[in-house]
Amino acid sequence: MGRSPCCEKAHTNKGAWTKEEDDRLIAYIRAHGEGCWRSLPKAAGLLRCGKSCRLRWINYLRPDLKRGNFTEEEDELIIKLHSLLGNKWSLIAGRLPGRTDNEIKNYWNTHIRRKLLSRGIDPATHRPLNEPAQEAAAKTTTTTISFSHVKEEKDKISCTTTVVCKEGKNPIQERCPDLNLELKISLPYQSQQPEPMKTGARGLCFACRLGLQNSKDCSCNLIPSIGSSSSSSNSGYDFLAMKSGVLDYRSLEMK
DNA sequence: AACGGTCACAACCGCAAGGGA
DNA sequence: CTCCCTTGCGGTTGTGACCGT
Repeated sequence: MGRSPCCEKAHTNKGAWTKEEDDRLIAYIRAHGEGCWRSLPKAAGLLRCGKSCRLRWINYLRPDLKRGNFTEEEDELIIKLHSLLGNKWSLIAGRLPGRTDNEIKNYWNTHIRRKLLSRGIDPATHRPLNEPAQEAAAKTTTTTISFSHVKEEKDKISCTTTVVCKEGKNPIQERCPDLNLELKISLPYQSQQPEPMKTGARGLCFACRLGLQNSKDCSCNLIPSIGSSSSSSNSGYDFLAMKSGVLDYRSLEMK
């Protein structure tokens, strides 16, 4: 079936965007909204391909983007989500309001990878670097997390884990109500949301915002007051007790 | 000041998924 | 059911900034 080129390459600009191009794109999207990226460049008077416009808007021009350094909490959250989801940058970005998949991907490759390596952790497997691969494989139980729609709540996705033990023949399948990534379709992120990632910002602890309401990690009731330094602050939150090594998702599959 | 190496990040590319005709 | 178009994703590249020599 042959793919058509995404754009007429001979008549499109490439490389860094100019201020004028940015202004045109912003003005057009403000007037007409997002969508129909293929026809947008022509309509907006831009000599760019639709793909390029989309990228520029999503990664740089969107008004709800949170620019600036990542916080220690965001770091820890990215690490934990990456250990669960792998290189699913868009899913990880969905958990970090104001951050884009591209930004997180770049940040991972430039900062977090090094950070984990300096801690002696393999960034790909989230296991200690000195653990021999074969030994690790022998110990391994493979956990597959599959997401399926819940009939009653169509916007929510339930989670089933299948644990396959090396020595065991039969995989154990169980629902894990505590692991709720709360992936849902929602309206675009609103910029007036309160400062994210701060415990208690919306009256919810870090665990609750990850969908871990009522889990043992929920510290809503332990937080003395909003604004004070919280238990989940700089040292990072022990999401699913992964820091302590209680849970270890070696491989994950999105189905 | 000049140069080379490294880092950070914006942007590009190729592919796959999803959906409409 | 197939074809084709659009969109979105993840990996990779290009380039400017920064730093040490």
